[in-house]
Amino acid sequence: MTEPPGRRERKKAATRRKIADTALRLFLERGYDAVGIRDVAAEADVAVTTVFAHFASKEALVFERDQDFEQRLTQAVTDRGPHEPLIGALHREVRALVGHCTAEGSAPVRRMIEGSPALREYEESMGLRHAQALAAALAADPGLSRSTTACRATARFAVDAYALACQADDPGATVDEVFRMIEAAWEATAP
Amino acid sequence: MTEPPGRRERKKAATRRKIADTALRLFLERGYDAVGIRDVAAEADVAVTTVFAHFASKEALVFERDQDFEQRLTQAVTDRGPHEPLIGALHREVRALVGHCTAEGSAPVRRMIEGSPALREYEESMGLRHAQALAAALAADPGLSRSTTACRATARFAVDAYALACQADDPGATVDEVFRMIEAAWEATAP
DNA sequence: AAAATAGCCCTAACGGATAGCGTTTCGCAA
DNA sequence: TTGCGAAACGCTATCCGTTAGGGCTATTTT
Repeated sequence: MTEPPGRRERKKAATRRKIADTALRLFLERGYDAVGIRDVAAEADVAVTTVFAHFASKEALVFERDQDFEQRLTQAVTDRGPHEPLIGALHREVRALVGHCTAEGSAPVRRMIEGSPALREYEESMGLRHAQALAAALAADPGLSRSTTACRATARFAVDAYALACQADDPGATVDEVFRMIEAAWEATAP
Repeated sequence: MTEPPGRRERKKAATRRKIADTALRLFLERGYDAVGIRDVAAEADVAVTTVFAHFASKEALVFERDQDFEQRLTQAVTDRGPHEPLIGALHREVRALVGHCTAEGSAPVRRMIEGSPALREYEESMGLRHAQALAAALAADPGLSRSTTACRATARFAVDAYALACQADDPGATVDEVFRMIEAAWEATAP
């Protein structure tokens, strides 16, 4: 599916990755707030405008890898087995996503995120967008037939579970406990 | 409790109100993004630094009135009747808060907020802070005895209910429906 | 009245983000 | 092969939110 993409696209991808890698390295070395976009651009040997041509904001440099978060959430719903219960599929996927975020090498990055209000806010607003996409996926599932409100609420609850788990002492147990609550909430909306 | 506040404090309060009123008027007239802090300062006849002496950020100018949101949420928990169920008290308070936010004159303000990503993000981050305060209040209630995770999750769910209702077509019905879900989720955490 | 303080102003700047415009590099087809 | 359009990038200048530094004056306190 990813055949020779042509020199141009390869160079573009290389520039993008060079910027992201340089940024993350500098952020971890000196601290997020202590590194300016101009520093990143200089160290990556590109112009400031080029940085913003690849990334919408300074915060986006940190979350470059989490592109597919939203897709994985919605696919967990749409691609689940014909008779697999919704909440179970969501639970499983969120647990996997939390696992990613609390993996070995992610500790310094997470500490950096928790240490910067700007990054925490950005992450939450990402969560909001993901909740909206998930709500749309729930509303579109013909087998569920719940109200729009129930879908939206459940989507936000699921994203809450992820956010809470990422900051908890025992992420796995937190996901499980919150999803027990979500399960009950979902059942309460049965037609 | 509010004895003669002295000329100084009266002048300060007047300046603050003048800035907030001017800002809101300009925002509604020309659009939030089209009005700069420098415009607000000039129109209110104060220095830019004075604006930031009274308000922490441009967004805070819009949410000046919602100071007590957090206090009302936590008080709904701490000041409820001796045998009043928790969720019922929360439900009632959130419904009242949503009523405020969807009142007569609030429509243009809400449209402005929904139309600006910066304002939406700020409002959500306010909600986060409120959820943390509410979670603390829940954890501190000796009559509840639920896990920290259950308290945190319930607090976020309640704030979700508020956020969802503010954007919904029928805010009142939305609050009621989401709180039916929250009630079930809360019951599922009974020890 | 003198001293301390709070509120405010002015100037200057910092850092994120963008617009305008020119240059190079590449893809594609005539 | 050549030529052209588009994409990627650079440079410059600028806007915007926000803050620091320093000073002035009205109010409050002693």
